[in-house]
Amino acid sequence: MTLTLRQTEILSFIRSQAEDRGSIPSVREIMTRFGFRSPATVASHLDLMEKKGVIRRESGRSRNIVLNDFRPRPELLEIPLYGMIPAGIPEGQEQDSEKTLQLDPSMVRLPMNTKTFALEVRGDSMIGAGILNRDTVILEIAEPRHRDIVAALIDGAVTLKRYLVEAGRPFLRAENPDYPDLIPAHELVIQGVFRALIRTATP
Amino acid sequence: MTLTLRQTEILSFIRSQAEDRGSIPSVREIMTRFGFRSPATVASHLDLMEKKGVIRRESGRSRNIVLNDFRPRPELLEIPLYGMIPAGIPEGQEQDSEKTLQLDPSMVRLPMNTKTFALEVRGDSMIGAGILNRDTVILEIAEPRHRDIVAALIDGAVTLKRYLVEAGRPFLRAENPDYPDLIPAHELVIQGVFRALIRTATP
DNA sequence: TCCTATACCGAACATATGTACGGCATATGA
DNA sequence: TCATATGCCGTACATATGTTCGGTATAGGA
Repeated sequence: MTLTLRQTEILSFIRSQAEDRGSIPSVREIMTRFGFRSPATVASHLDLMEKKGVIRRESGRSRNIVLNDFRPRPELLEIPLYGMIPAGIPEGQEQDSEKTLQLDPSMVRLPMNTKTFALEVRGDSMIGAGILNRDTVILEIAEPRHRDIVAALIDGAVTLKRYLVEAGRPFLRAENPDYPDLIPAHELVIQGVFRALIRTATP
Repeated sequence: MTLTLRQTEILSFIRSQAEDRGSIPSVREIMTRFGFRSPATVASHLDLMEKKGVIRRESGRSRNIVLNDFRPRPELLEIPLYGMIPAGIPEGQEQDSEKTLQLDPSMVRLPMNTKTFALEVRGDSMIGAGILNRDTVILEIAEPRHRDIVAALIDGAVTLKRYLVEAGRPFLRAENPDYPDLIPAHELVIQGVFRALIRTATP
């Protein structure tokens, strides 16, 4: 039950129209696309494709071809990607940041409704936690808990640190012995809590 | 030029049909969906929505509504995700692996046509390169170059190591001082070359 | 009060569309 | 040689569909 060449061509035409225009072509549109001079030619192909189970047709409608393997557009998380912003992360503004990451929420195990943003890491203060220079980290705007990795605003710059609580007092610690190990935190501004990381090999 | 409540409802109905069924509803389908008893009701709404610029209509076709802000479905890389397979990675088989990662190729900076697969990392032999236990690595089936990180088949198990060439001889090295530092490589089977990494915080 | 916009109805019409029928040509396997 | 499948054409027809032309009703602003 494999498709012939023509049937494959027609199927991919239908699929492309559906996917990047959101509309199913009519029989005659398929006809002119392939240079046929009769709608019956298309109809016979569609008959066979329906027999082979790749499409279905709902009678009584126009443009009634249904792709059996049509996968609904995946819900993509759109995560704004900021560089390294000393001024802090804009909270709820509609400011369209330069880039956005689009990724499958199931991959980073984040629910759709969480408020997230992404930063590109500068520096090596967290190499002990496996976070390297130029990594992209995805942060959720949330309340940090003990031992979470957080993006914190310190002296007007955002840095990644581990958030620790001892004796009821929160403080930050780098994960790199070369760095000033502790950072006192009077005015501790937590921008976000580390949730995921993406690294690409630089060729 | 903001939409009224009804217009917003109609727009989102059209959008949902287009996105997760791949077909634009007809005027009369919109009519019955909202309980109207005349197609003219829908037509007048569509007229206003067209004036406000959210839709367009291509005359001379059925189901001719075009969403002006329709974004074509992003091309997603589908990367098969294997666990830790001692037997090695099946090459070109159509074996549908249990899970697949779906992600934006621009994010991992991979072209669409590259042969890739993903592995979940076990062990800590590469913590020196910032690759931790339970990370997901994306590997390309390609020829390794000096200092690439590769997935190699050693003694029937797949491990990540750095690929080094000295004096024309390739060998592998872990990035963890606790591990046997060098691994001789007579029969060196390289499964893939490290291209990207995804980590999710485990709560 | 008048004017305008929104929201709906009913009927009618031209055309876009799916489908059926009959026919022709070519390739392939029995 | 016959049967079968694929690929295509022309015509015709019922109906699905977009659109237009009158209407009615309600709410808000000038």
